[in-house]
Order: sequence, then structure tokens, then C-alpha cells
Amino acid sequence: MTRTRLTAEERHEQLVAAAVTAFARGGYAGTTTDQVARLAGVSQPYVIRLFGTKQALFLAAAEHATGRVEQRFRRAAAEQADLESLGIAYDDLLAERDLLTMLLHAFAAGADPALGPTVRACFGRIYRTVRELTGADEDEARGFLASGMLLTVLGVLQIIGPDAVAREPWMTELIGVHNEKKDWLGPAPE
Amino acid sequence: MTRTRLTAEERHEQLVAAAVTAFARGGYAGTTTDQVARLAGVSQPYVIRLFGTKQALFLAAAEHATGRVEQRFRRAAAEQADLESLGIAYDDLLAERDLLTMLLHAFAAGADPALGPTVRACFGRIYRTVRELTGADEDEARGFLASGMLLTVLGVLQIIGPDAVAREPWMTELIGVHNEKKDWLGPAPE
DNA sequence: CACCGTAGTTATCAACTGATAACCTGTCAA
DNA sequence: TTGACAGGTTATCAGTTGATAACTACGGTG
Repeated sequence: MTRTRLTAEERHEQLVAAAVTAFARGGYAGTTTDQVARLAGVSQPYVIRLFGTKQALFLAAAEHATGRVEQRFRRAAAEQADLESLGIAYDDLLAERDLLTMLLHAFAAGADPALGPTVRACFGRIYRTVRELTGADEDEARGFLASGMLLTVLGVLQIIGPDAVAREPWMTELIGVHNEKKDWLGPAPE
Repeated sequence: MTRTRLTAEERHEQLVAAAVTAFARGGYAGTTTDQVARLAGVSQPYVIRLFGTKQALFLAAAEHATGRVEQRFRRAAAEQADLESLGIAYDDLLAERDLLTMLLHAFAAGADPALGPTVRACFGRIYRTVRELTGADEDEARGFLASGMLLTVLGVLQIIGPDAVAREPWMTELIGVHNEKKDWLGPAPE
């Protein structure tokens, strides 16, 4: 039962994916490199060897999460190149709570001078992608990002999404009845 | 030079305020109770005694930050009870980056089952406050919160605000030229 | 003035965690 | 066969850090 040997590149990618999941809970400081390592089935020192520092691993995870969002948007735009299409695509992303939570943790951690530049670049990439794919003007793109941020927070807080908690009155109000059929809302209350 | 003795309640409040500042950088796991203690000029074990656990301190800080936002909104609504007035008030809050960063960290940490309920309650309080103060309907309030979340992230990432970093082209675009005179944008580029 | 409750401290610790160093091992070319 | 490189491990550690325990001191009050 020898563990499958992967190329450094393959292991790298696998670890970044594991890092997104791990950092989603716990955030930057609250996640150990050992947790990421176990999730990928390798030893903790090997993670450090591949990425140098925990910080580099976190930034790689943030960029990976950003890339996933971008990728999903491009796929949506290939079918229909407008904001509505990207909005529907984002509904899919809401189902992957790890991704959104990782992003939100990255944004919060962006206050740290060491992480700020990279995190800002991630945010900028998303903005540019939205504009380039849809041709939306500044105001439209800003509105899209604003809605996206709200949905992201609501998703992270499990107010919307597949694994949403029991819905309280104010949550139903905030979500809005006209959205009740959208699948990103999670199971509707009986 | 005997340190000023405060009542437990006074010290409590002072520590919560210090916690907001401390947790703003570092987040939940990345901030030590000792950092909070030093910020308030007391010993670390005393912080634990007053709050029981680090987690309780964090939640108290999150609720305090929420309360500050609420308070600011109420003051604005006392003069003019509509969304525009609250929006202007929020511009003021953007200058207090610690507050926003604390909130964003709290939202991100809300994915943790132990913190989720309290964080959701904080978010709910803000939503309810906005609606009650302005009489805005669901859609208007949702739009307001969405804009608020975007501004919060932009503030935390120092893309807007008094201590904003050097502005890159996409940032100027995203912020929008029509906002150039607003003081929450920080110093305009020459 | 002696007492006592409240505000605070110092001493201490067990557990954790990122990082380093040294070692192991499969595979493939010559 | 052999060597050598890439992929990976075990051993180890120094620095933290939340929390507990035991002790100290101020200030009002009978």
C-alpha cells in the first residue's frame, strides 16, 4: 500500500485545493499546515517544503479560489455574455461554501500589509473579468459586485445555500419572496 | 504610579473596545488575548477572567462593532430618516477601518458553528435597524446592504478610505469618477 | 481601624505549531 | 547494475498561547 507518488506539480495543485477547504474554516491563523497536509494525505513538513511558508500557501489558496470564480464566469459568458448569465453562474458557486468562505477570509486578511497586495489583485481580477466578459459599464459592474458580496456573506453565514440554517423571519424578508424558487436559497420552509 | 482602578463594567467596556482594534488585524485566531490585554493596559489572565474565554471576548467585540454601526445609523436617521442619510453616515464609518475589518472578520468567522449564531444575529440586527429607521422595503434595504458590503470590503482592502493605497487604474474605474469628491475615497491622485 | 469584597497581579503550564534537518525510497537512464 | 534525482517521511524543536491557581492591594464601611 505504497502511497501514490505524484509529480510536484500535481501535489502542488492538490494541496492548494485542500488549503481552500481547510482555510475556509479557521481562516489564516486558525488553520494549521498540518490540517492541510492531512487533507491531502501528506506530511506537514512536505507542505512547508513545497510552499516555503504557510503564508505562501494561503495566498496560493486565495488565488486558486479567485481563479475558480473567474473560470466559472468565463464558462457562463461563453453561453451568454451578460451580467444576468454571470449572476446565474454565481448561484452555482454559492453551493460551494468553502470557496466563498475562503474568499471572505482572504478579503478580511487583506488588511494585513503582507497579504494586502495579493488579495487586492484577486479582487481586481474578478472586477476586470466581469467587465471584460459582459461589457458592463462601471456602475453595472459595481452593482454586480455589491450583490455578489452580499450573497457571499449570506452564503458564508449559511443564511442562503444548500446547507442553510433554519430560516428566521428577518432572513426570509431579506432574501425576498420573489427569489423563493431559486435553488441557491436552499430548501424552502414548509 | 498606581494604575487606575476601574469598575469591572468600565474595564469590560474598555477591553471590548481594545478587542475590536486588536481582532481587526489578525482576526480571531491570529490575535492573542495578551495583545488585547496590553492594548488596555491590563494583564492577560485578567482578560480571561472577565470574559471566560477568548471566544466570548471575540463575540463581545463583534457585537460591539455591530452596535457602533447601529448607533451611527440611529444618529443619522434622527436628522433624516432615509437610506441616503444612512449612506452618508456609512461614509463616516469607512474612516474607522478597525470597525469594518472587525466586522468582516466576524462574518468570515461566522462559518464556524460556535460563532455562527451570534454573527448571524449581528447581521440581522443591522438589517432590521436599516429597515426600521428608514422604512425602506425589502429590495431597497437589500440594495443598501449590498452596497455596504462592497464598500466594507473596499475599505478593508484599503482601496477606499483615508489610508488607501496607491490607486491602480481598475480601482479608479470601480470607484467611479462621480464619487471623486467624496471624502471616504481618500486623497485623490494628483 | 479592622475587615472584606472587588480589582488586579505574578507564576506556571500543557498543548500546539511552523519550520528545519536528516534520512528514506521508487524509478529510470546509461 | 548502479547511481542519482525527485518525491516523501520521521525526528525534533523553539516559540507561543489560552487558561488555571494562588497571591496582592485598594477603598469604603461599620
